[in-house]
Amino acid sequence: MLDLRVIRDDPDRVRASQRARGEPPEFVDQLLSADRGRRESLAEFERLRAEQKALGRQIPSAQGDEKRALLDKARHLGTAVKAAEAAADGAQQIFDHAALQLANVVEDGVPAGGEENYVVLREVGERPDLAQPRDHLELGEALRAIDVARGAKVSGSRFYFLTGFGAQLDIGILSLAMAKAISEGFVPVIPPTMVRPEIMGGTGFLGAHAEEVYRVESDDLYLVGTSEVALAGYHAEEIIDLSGGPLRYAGWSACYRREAGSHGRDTRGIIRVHQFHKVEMFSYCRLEDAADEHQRLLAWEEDMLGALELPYRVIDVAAGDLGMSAARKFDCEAWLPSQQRWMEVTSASNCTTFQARRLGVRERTENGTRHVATLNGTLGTTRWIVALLENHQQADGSVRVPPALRPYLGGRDILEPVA
RNA sequence: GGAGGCGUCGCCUAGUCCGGUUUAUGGCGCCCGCCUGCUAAGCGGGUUGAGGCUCACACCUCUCGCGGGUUCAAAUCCCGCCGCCUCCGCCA
Repeated sequence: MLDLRVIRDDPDRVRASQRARGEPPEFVDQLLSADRGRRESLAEFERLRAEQKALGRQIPSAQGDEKRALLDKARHLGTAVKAAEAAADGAQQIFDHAALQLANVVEDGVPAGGEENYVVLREVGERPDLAQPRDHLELGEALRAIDVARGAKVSGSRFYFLTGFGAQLDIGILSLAMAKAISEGFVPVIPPTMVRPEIMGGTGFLGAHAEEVYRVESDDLYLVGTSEVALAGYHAEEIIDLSGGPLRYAGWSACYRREAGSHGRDTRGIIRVHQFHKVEMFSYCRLEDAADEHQRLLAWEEDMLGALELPYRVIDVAAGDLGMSAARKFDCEAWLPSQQRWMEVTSASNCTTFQARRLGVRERTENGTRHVATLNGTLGTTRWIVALLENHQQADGSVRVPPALRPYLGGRDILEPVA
């Protein structure tokens, strides 16, 4: 949800943002119109209600004819109040509907256009020089680390077993990420992975991405696609204290995605799966600090990629590919030797006050309260195994382990195929 | 799954049986002022949040876990739901 004042003060900026995203600019005018309607009907209701209350104070002390006359008047007023209240509720609903369909206003500098219109900010690390690169599944199967056949047998396509080195790599990457987060001052969190509808909606995932989300119908809960959801909901409806700087949480969780719109895409291996693990950074900070915090999240992601010695590039995601909540998004993409392309491994979003508005997360100021900014970024996922295996593979099918991960693999510096 | 208890403006708390003089009581904490060698005490005032209208002050509406209902009028009566606690049952 957007700040109404921003829309009232500068509707052209919001229209421009909508255009950059490829969303209808008319939404802005629908919202402004709904806002006027809401205020008018609310004013009428409040006027009648005040009249009713004043009348109600006279009734207890009145006697006889006077009392009967007052009661008669009060009955008519009561009917009018009910009607006005219903009208106000209706106008509010129209307003809420209009407000919820507007995406966040993009930050200045975000590239316009769709998925293909990203801007590459930098490229870091050496791409491996491999004559015949094996892909991650071939490597993973030889190492007895990844088993997609049995995953499919037990749970269907896009499910997998991680065994042996595979399980150790997953735990190792996540543990390293968690250690990194803790050393940077994040509070480590194991959050729930099933959440209520209002939390899922509050984070902006029930809009265009509703089809991506698993719903447990029998209990009206949603499975989260990222711990961002639970971490954003953590302080929902709260007034938090940011006087000591941003509140930072690092969530470790399973993540669930239906991948409904991606049939036929990344079907091989574990690049695109229904269930994986992720360590996610989440920050609550003041709006004026959000852009700086965004850069910090990105820097910590790059530290992790550096520790795993992965070649990557950083892209500034274009407006049309931001998702509803983000005002700006930086993705890190690791090199994928088998496909000679880049693959998203992290995503850092600045959601400004968009999520906080929907979830009611505020801070106290001298003049009341105001909504805070929320940001999130990936510090490690199961998918990183893909980049790790492929980039560190050697000609004989073994895989070199970067020093940072060795403690999690029994000190091994090389993973050898199992005969 | 069954039985019972609880949910009031930071914390505690009065009010709910029996609807209206409640503009939700009092205490603690906190903020401002007075007093004062300093501090404490004392005195006075303020202190939920959201929205509307305002240059601003003021004022108005909503908010007693949430949502409905009854009524001229609901913290209070009725229905549904949610959360927490205790006990019982069942089960990983």
